[in-house]
Amino acid sequence: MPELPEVQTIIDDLADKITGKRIVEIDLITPSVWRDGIPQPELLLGTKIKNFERAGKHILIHLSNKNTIIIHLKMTGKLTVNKHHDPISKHTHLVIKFARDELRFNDVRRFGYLDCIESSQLSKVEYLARLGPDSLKIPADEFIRLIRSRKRTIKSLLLDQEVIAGLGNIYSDEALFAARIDPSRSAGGISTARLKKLHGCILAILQAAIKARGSSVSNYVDGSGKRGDFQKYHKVYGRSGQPCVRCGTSIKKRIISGRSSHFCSRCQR
DNA sequence: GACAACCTGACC
DNA sequence: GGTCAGGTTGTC
Repeated sequence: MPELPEVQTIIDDLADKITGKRIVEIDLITPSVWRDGIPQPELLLGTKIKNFERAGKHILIHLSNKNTIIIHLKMTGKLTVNKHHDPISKHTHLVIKFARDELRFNDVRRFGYLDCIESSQLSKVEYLARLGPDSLKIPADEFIRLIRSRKRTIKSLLLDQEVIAGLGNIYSDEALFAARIDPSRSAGGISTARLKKLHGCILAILQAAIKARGSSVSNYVDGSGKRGDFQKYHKVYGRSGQPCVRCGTSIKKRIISGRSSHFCSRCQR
């Protein structure tokens, strides 16, 4: 999926393109994309797009009628703004139409979902309430406190959205490389100084990735349907077998915490 | 912590 | 044919 930088890029694009627009029609092609059932059409029709918010990797679209659409793109979900006459793709599941253009939800693997609830009830949405602090906003001392003296591998903690929200497989691997930490290390054995460094690396990489409009490894595109550029700057993700940019050692790939992890066995300890 | 499940498509 | 994929959840 889109991780934090990709979700942020999409949100910024959508905010530019459709804020203030009135929903005039909805084309629900795949009803099952609504996680908890199809919302009453009158909940959406005639209302305006008020503003956008990101909660970890979730996208929140606040509507002027005090309802909020929550979207999770999972692995292959896309949200794009299209002209009415743009050809519809095989995997477009929902189209929210405005007078002059439309928002399309597309998802090849159909892992992604949407939800619609009253904005005042957002704090009661369990999967949002469980999210840890945002990885772009968490202060260093809080990060260290959450990670320190845990037995689990550092990689699994970074991936755990209840510990810290926003990182996925790409940016966890890239941040651990930057901080020179072996992804399979138990978090408890890592020094406070090194965790502080990791915190700084996470921030720097996420910011650089947002600036580059995200990583397009395969499916990801922004709100205009364009690919991101940050994959060009990946130092370990997707580079197994290639030389480490720091020491030349061949980048390894190993399953850690159920996800393939890319790292340099010489630089990362 | 390991694994399967949810799906489709790309690639070997 | 088999393996793998920016995620998450539920089961042993």
